[in-house]
Amino acid sequence: MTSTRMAVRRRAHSGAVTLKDVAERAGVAPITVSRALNAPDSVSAALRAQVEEAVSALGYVRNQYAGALASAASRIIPVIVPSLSNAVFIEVIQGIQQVLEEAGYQPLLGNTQYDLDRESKLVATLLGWSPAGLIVAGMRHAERTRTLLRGYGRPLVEIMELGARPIDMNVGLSHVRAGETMGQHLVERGYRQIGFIGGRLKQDYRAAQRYRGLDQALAAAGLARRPPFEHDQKSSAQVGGNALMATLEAAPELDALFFANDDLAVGALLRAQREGIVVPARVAIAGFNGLEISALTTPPLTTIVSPRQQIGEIAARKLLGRIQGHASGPARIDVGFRLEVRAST
Amino acid sequence: MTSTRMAVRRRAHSGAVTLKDVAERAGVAPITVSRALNAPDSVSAALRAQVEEAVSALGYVRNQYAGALASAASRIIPVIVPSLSNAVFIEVIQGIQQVLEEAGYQPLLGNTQYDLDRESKLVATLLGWSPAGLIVAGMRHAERTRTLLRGYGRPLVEIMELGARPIDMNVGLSHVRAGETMGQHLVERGYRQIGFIGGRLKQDYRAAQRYRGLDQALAAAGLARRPPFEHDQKSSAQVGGNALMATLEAAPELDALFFANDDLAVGALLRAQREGIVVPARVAIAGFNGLEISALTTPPLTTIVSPRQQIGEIAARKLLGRIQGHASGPARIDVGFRLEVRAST
DNA sequence: CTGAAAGCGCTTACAG
DNA sequence: CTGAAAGCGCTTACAG
Repeated sequence: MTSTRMAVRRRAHSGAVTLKDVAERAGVAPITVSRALNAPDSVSAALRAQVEEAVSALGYVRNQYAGALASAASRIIPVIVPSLSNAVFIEVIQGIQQVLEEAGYQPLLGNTQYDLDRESKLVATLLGWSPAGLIVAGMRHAERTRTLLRGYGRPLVEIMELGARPIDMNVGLSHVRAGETMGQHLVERGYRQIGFIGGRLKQDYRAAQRYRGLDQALAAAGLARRPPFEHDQKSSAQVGGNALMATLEAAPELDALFFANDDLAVGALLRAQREGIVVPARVAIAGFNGLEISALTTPPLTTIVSPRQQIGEIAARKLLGRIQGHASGPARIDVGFRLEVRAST
Repeated sequence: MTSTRMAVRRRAHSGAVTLKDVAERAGVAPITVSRALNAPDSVSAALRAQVEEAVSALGYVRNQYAGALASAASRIIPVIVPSLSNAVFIEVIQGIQQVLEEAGYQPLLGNTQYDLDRESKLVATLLGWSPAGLIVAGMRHAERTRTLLRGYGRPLVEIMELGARPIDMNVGLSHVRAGETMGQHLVERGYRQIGFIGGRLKQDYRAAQRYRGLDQALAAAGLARRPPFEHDQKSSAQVGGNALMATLEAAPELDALFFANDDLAVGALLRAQREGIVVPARVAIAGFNGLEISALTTPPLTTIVSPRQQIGEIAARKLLGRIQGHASGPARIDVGFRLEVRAST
């Protein structure tokens, strides 16, 4: 007794409504549905209407994987940042998101946690999404990351800082010059014992660049140079307040403090107030970023304003420009910064 | 004269290294490479080594689209929030990201900008990624969104607030009770003319719920009830300061103000200080969220601490639990809140 | 303007 | 443990 068996091959099949279902209902070929959806003008009004009816009747949702696989093009743009707990990157991401979304692209967030090995793995994974382009914070990468990105060959923007050798495009500002500018300001104001406070400067190397700029300014003015007063915690107002107290105890001769960022500096300012330390009479305090709250403290904080959201917007626009094939200006854009002198110095 | 033409069909082809390339180099079938990568134990050590060599020699990166299409399973988890300019959602996202990433899932960020129509479109688009599950902030949705989500049938967590009828799972806290708790606190402290300040309460309906809770507490205490003092701007410290001044001018009889969130309340506190308005002697100030900085102002701010990052973590864990098929406790989790009484009231 | 065929790069379901 | 075949749901490249 032989039994005839039909080879019934079953596949995962999501059970979702497909193009084919829509096509059947509309009485057209699947490709026509595809056209009606992707290039409505290339289809007659009558068919377009039938397709639209079928799409909404069936609740059709395009399968992004099938589309991207078939066309070898995706609207994914990975955005790789070192941290999400820093307001700065959030604002950059906001700028990016706004621009990308309008153009129908999806940002895919990657968080390296200031770890270049993690970055490398992230990049490898994210390239599997055949992204139309990428945005990466920072210009320091593992060699392997660099190789991957170069080999990938699609548009890439490195953001936040400026570098001599971008892999492709570059949008940011010079943190060394920002630090130098603040240093010159403090010197001009007459401060003579100037210190820098920051955390994890090996990882947050842009903060280290600001320190370097400050140091150059101090050297140029013939003033005492000091290593940074470094702590080992994530920046926060609380940490800034503690750092202020610790530093003034360790080096009471200081008459001005440049904090690595406004989170720290605002915290220092609030702490000074609680402790009765008069700013700037006892010690001047300065920050970096230009967070909104820095203008509202008593005294308001002298800081350097960086155009964070704008960095995101410009980077996204440059990327889209290249993706869509039209030239988009120079490969390297210095967005600059602005020294905001307020009463804390 | 007839010419024979080979039908040379060309396709987009990304030019990237594929499984097939790896298989050829390793001298095995593509499916073996797939196995060596996805289930290493199912392949002999020798072949595994050959495959690994080929993968790294060629720099192979898995094509996520092909994989997801073939297996009808993706490791994408859309996370839909109403805003990115609010620190609260950032912290929630951080919690989610941490948990998802460890498990090898990718969050895909959607921003509704407090617009339920946008939300609906976003959900439709994001479902095209065949997500393994979804996380959505809020329990108010357009009917169409609800239909899409119900129809999709995969695990879903609605977060931030608690509702009687979650579509699937629910992780959050009761904003009405939070408002009520603050109201009772202010009443107990002896304040008698208590106002609520917030913006865009139609959209930010969770803030409106806190107002409602406050109003209930005032009613229960037999105190004067007032409509909220509403402005039309995004919450920020600057806006909070302005709202303080405007409200005290409009209603000088007020002796306590409950702000919709800490961004506003901290701004009000800083502004009061600059203007010489003594808190809480002239007017008490309270907030909601428990942002770090609220503890550092002078006076420090009385507020309600919500476990933001925890909401994200719990939501992500519950989702993964369901995705991976093991039960994961109750469908509804009240993460609670904590009244933090400080010197501003 | 419309369609039949082939293919994108994987994984599933069988088979041995 | 390993592999040949089929299929996931789209779009490209032709053809008419």
